[in-house]
Amino acid sequence: MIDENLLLDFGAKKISFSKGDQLFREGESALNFYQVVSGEIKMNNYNEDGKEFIQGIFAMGQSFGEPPLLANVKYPANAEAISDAEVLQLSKENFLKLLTSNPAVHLKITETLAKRLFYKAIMVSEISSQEPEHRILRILDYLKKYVHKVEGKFAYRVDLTRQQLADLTGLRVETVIRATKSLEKKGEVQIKKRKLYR
Amino acid sequence: MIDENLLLDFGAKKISFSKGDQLFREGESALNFYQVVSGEIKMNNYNEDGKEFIQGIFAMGQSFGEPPLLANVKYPANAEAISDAEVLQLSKENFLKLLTSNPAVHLKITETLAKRLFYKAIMVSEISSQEPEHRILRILDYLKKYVHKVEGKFAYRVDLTRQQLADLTGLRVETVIRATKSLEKKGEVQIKKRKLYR
DNA sequence: CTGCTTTTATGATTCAGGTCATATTCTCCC
DNA sequence: GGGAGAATATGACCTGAATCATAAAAGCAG
Repeated sequence: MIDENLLLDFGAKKISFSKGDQLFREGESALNFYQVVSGEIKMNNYNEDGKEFIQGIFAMGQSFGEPPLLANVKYPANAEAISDAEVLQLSKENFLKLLTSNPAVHLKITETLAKRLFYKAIMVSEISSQEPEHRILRILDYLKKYVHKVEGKFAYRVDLTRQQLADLTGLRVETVIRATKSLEKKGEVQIKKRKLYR
Repeated sequence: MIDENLLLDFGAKKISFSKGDQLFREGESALNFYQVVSGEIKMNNYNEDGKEFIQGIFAMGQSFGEPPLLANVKYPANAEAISDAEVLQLSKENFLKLLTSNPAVHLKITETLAKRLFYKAIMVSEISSQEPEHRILRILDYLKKYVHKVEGKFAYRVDLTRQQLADLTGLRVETVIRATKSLEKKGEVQIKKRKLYR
């Protein structure tokens, strides 16, 4: 995350979105850098028959949508507010200025990209070749370890609906429901009041 | 790609590998930066029952294995020489020195990561939610447009075996064979002397 | 509290892609 | 040029996740 004041110094604007609002769409040109101030933003794709795939969910302090900015390509996915949310928006031009004038920030961004690439590498291999239960565990473990940084058995309370879990793993809700139940039987996860714990 | 002489100035060593050699393995700590001089290197994973997934194939001038270096995580995949190959190897320490002392190179690396993230974003959504033919076309189009930068119908000669295509898309050989034939019927690809053209 | 929406749950059925077996064609190297 | 291994090809069958339908529980607004 980049310091809020630094972003503001470089001309960032704070913008509010309501749940369900779209910030940008797949195929559009990348014009801005975004960092979440409050709420949650998801990046997603819809395939021909409307099935959603969630590329990632971003919360306070996390930035998103930088890759197309840096790679000069169109957005590979949409961005949508999952809850009411505020984000800092910084124009591409000013973002690049910020990067060049501030090597530490640049390095931080590079690191963020590297981490995200690490996650994607895991997920793409996982999704391509593993059975549902495995996929679900992997994403839970990833979220637990790298996003929420929780330690200890069943210490991570999963705040995702079964549907979101399905959209993150490329499965269907019913499959996720059945798989999580099976995982509970195997002692891999706990389900309390319908909430998943890992 | 980073200028070879610059890499050598920073202490890079040129190393040769024979077809089949492994440069590093999944789970190992990332100690070096690599850039291909000649030949081809693939990064891959094997799942429990030995099925391979190819994360990417890297040829002359392309670097690989940077993300774990920058994100301070273990390698998410193995690296293996597909053909006899030479690579430049630069220690993590010197690589980071190079980055900080040379902003232009740093920016280039960031851009590379961003591009790769773009590819992964496409592939992960694709693999998760599309049928075989669609997946294959996507990867072919990606390779055509972004890797080999070819234009024109059937101008891109696919130099991958059906097996490699399968490993890149998470499908099975037989499925790829059947799907490519079907794609040929539909006029989406050409097959001449068993070679695919897109 | 009540009605409405969202989320979770579960059974029945279908079917695409995996699996298995076997064949053919290429490639390439001695 | 001939033989071995790799790559491509094809048919038959099977299986597990998607699909479809329907219900029940939880959350929530008024």
